[in-house]
Amino acid sequence: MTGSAANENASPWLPVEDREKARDQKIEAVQDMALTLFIEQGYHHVTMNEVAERLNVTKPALYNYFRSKEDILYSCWMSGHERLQQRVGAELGEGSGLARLRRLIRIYAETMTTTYGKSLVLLDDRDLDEINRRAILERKRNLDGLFRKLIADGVADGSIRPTDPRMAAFAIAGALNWIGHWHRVDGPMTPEKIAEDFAQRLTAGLERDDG
Amino acid sequence: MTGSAANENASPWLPVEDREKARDQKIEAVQDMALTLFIEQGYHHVTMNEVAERLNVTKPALYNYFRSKEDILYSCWMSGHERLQQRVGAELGEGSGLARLRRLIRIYAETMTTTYGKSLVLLDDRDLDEINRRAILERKRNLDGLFRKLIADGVADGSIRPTDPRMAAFAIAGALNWIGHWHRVDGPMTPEKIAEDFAQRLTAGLERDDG
DNA sequence: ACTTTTGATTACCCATGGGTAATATCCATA
DNA sequence: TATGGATATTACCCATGGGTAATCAAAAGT
Repeated sequence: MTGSAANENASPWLPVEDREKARDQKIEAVQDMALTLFIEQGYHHVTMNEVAERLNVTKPALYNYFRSKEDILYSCWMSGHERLQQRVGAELGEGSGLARLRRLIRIYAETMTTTYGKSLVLLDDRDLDEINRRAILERKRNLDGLFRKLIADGVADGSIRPTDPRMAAFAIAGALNWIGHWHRVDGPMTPEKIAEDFAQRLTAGLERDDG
Repeated sequence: MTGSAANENASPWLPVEDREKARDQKIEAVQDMALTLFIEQGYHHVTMNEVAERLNVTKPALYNYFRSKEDILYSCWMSGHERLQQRVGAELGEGSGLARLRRLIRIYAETMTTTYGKSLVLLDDRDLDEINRRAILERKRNLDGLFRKLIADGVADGSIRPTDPRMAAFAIAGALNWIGHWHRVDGPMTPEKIAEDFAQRLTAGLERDDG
């Protein structure tokens, strides 16, 4: 362990990178702890003092890593979005509109069972200033656009029966986002089970009757 | 700035001469105005001063009608729930599980397009003290239970294909609750259109293939 | 008319909590 | 062992905003 740089040329001059790495780890620790508390109690009920305490430091120490509480909130949301985008980019793949939509639903549902996934739904962009808020709203729009596009593609390629992509996207995204509200880690179903169930359930009414 | 100064919340205090309104109307006016602002800006960004100002009164006047800000929040949620329950009790009617489920979806969807309906989703019960919070959580559980029961009834009477009532209820309630997030009064669809669309859409995958 | 009640106003209190200043500590480098 | 950069601590500031006390004005009862 800690063998990050257990290198052959035992040079005692490794610390510069290690320090940066340590700093990044601390940034992440602050973010993780803050997010966990935000999800549990709601942003406005979490104090910077509490975040610090839970990390065994004092409040001003946090300001070495984030400029403000709001800055943490923004980072949390963005990290959640990045993780989702990462998987979408890697796993959406090719195929019919319906096939890709099902894959998106699986990815989205699984993500919603993680703390960072929940941040996409449970954090309120109205707690951010205009600049950051706009950045998030744009990403939300893009996400909505992806749902609509896959549905429209499916209608076009015949894998999905004719339907209003806007309403279909609202219905699907709503069901998925709601996972962030009801999911508990000690619940009866694994994230994969939930994802599989929803991928079928949310597209069951969209398939063409004729095969 | 959150736009539309056009607010249908009329203030009983506007004309200083005819301050002859009933107490109940004033209570309702306070509640309506507070709720409108809560929905627009989020509970924590609304000050008692702002609520009062918008009603052409000063802050302490509000405390003639509500004991606290939290008390207003609680009343808002409860009023929303009462209106929903009212319609459910009156309009759910008889019939197969599927038929009753569709009626519930229509009622719920329409309600979600009103300010009081939105309060059920957009207000956070964690902003309440334990007593009030528990009262709300119980009502939320009952509502969830109603969805599950209608689905289970439908499976039992054969109008709905075998499915997990818990997951089906989560998916449907999620899609419905999400309306509160995306619906805008100046949107392209009337509440009735939305309700009809969702009643079909959210049950399209639940019908029996045969039949 | 006179007193009581209701409801509004002005002026204020004060707990909370985000954020900062000054300072101390640690540690690799020279 | 001295220097300097990074990071932590103690002690503090202060804007915000929910809520109250004292007071006043207009209905309403008698």
